[in-house]
Amino acid sequence: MRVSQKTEYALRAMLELARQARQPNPVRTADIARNQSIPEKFLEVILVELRRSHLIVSQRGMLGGHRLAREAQSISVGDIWRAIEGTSDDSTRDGNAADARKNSAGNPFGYVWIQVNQAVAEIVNGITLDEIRQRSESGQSVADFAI
Amino acid sequence: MRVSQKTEYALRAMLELARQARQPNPVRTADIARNQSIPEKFLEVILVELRRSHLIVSQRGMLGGHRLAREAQSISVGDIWRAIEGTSDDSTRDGNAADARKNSAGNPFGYVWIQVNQAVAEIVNGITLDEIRQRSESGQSVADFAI
DNA sequence: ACAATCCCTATGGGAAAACTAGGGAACTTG
DNA sequence: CAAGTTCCCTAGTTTTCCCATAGGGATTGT
Repeated sequence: MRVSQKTEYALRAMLELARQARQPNPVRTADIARNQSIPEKFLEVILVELRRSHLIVSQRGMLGGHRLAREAQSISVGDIWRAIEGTSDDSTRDGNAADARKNSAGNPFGYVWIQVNQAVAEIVNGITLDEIRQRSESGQSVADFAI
Repeated sequence: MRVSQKTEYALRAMLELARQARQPNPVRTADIARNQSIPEKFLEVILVELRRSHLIVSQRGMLGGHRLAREAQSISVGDIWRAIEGTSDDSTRDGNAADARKNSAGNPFGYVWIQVNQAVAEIVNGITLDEIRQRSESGQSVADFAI
């Protein structure tokens, strides 16, 4: 199973927003980048896509920053995944064309990929951002030494 | 979900061998390449990896070719997948190192990927090459309209 | 010996992914 | 309104990885 670095960044950024959801001010791009070790300019690109998928709302100016568009309990890992990975432009969808080919009836392995995709979707749609936040805040920092 | 072209070729090559399992002579590389529309020199590389994973046995010389190393009923899609995708050299496993990082306890999303990988493994390990062959020969390559 | 076939390593080319640059638009504060 | 801060967006550039091929060596049947 392979997940792109970009998606990993998007998940970490969203987790950061979930952690700071109770703060009065929105969270600045620079703060997310620092706390999560994400290249700042790259993070800007990612945040644009998250905003276009209506997962975050942003505010410009002096007190600007980003917030979750809705409660962390109602945002799934799958939502974030699709917002990033399911982006290939509106005109030329080569990536999806490739999927269509693999899933087509002519391909003997088509039904395998369909089943796999379904299984993956069930997992990632079933895990919420808030669940991740709770787990990560319940004293698992000790396990960091395992690396 | 993304599967590499190389893996797709490997699956098709193995399917071809399953179809011709009853033939007296082993199947030549050139025949597999032609029947499955796979670039021949690329197929050679793939067959080497399949052989190293003990999924096929090969014979050189005039009557040379390739055969399945065991019955198609005991070879799963997962076996083939791992033989190809899980290849990065034995010494420097950068690809797997990346996976280890993602699955480590330090990463808040680690258990997500673990669950996803498990779900995928259950699917691909549960489908055999012989099952694919039977489906593809009875014209019901996609019976999954229920989705 | 000879022809056919598998076996293997190294490498190029091209596309996608990761990342950066630079200027513009909105917002707050004085 | 003016200035400073921040997000917003497009268009590059760099890096990495995957597909594919070339070319020669090893093995086997006739």
